Amino acid sequence: MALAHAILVSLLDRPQSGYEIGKRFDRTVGFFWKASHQQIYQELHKLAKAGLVRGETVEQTERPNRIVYELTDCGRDALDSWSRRATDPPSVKEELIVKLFALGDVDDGVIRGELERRRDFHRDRLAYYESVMAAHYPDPARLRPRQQGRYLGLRMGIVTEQATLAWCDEALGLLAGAPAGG
Amino acid sequence: MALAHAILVSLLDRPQSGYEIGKRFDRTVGFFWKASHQQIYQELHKLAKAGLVRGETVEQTERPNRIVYELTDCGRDALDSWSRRATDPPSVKEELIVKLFALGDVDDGVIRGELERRRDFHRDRLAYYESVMAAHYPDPARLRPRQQGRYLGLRMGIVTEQATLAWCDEALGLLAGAPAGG
DNA sequence: ATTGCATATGCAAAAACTTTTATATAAATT
DNA sequence: AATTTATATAAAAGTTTTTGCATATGCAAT
Repeated sequence: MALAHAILVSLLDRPQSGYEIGKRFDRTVGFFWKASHQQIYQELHKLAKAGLVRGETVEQTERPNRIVYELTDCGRDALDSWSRRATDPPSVKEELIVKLFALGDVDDGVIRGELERRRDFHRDRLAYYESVMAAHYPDPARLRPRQQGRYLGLRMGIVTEQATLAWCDEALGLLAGAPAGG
Repeated sequence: MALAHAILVSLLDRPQSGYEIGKRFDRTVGFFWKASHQQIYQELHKLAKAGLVRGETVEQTERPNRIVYELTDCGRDALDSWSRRATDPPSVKEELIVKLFALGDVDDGVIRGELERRRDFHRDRLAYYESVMAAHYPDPARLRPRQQGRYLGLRMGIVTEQATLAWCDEALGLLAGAPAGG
């Protein structure tokens, strides 16, 4: 279990529907633990069946009905014991590095193109993180614990994006140095 | 498919047995695309069935027999077309950040402990990368393409480990500032 | 008006992929 | 005697991704 925990953590804030959880994911934890909305709905069903959350249907007239989920005591216990278990080491899947390992046998113009797209990607993401930082964390020295965690998540995003962005430039520089075809 | 491609890339160098591939994985691409040895054997079977690799049993007396796999032409074609397809964005699973999002509701002594373990983890890994760098890439300016790719992979490892290591210290500093119980 | 697209809301099933757990043999090393 | 290294397989369990279905409003463009 793992996505399950991310969902439970989201529900610590307040009860939410699957749709809301998905939306917030996209702006927050989702950067460190991706989940599609289908996955979230499915996981919520499992969690409800296991008794960790309780769902309540809210009738709506203008929109399809929502099912608002909240943590049960059992869910809180599960979160607590999860928080005390050793954290899984971070897992990364970097297809681009796999491609780099094939340099010499693949067209390096293609690889340079990918590196450029990646540079743009990291640049955009960094800009996004920085805008959130500016808007929501003007004074990091005094934050209540819940906000500290989010702030640190953002900081993690920022430092890793900065690093990978710099790496993209370095990689492009190196590959530009030897402008032969692949 | 993805692990499949990492395996095919490994076979670009030379024909290898599953065991060898696994061993090299652990020291190289595996840092960017994890695979257990069981996974590798299984994937090799699939690749052989699909005709992308060809396996040949080598009788051994002192050790169990090995099956040495090599790329087929078809496998090379597959690699080529894979290299031209858009690269998947990197995927990360950072359970630690999920836990940080729960700060305020979980024991922060536990979280600090995890952060310390993570700092050690990144410190060790950085040291490892740096040792490989010192041993194998003394002169990065003149490398043949194949080596360039590996060098860049290593560099990626180094810059991201440096960044996350610094982040761990920052996080520990912030959490030490507010020494309340969770 | 109508078409099409985006947003809001949810479900289900299949396919793909990864991880875990077992099972084997046998030499080398501690 | 126990552990590690070398070599490989298989089944099960778990997770993630993909694909497709549904309903319903609002908005923008034809």
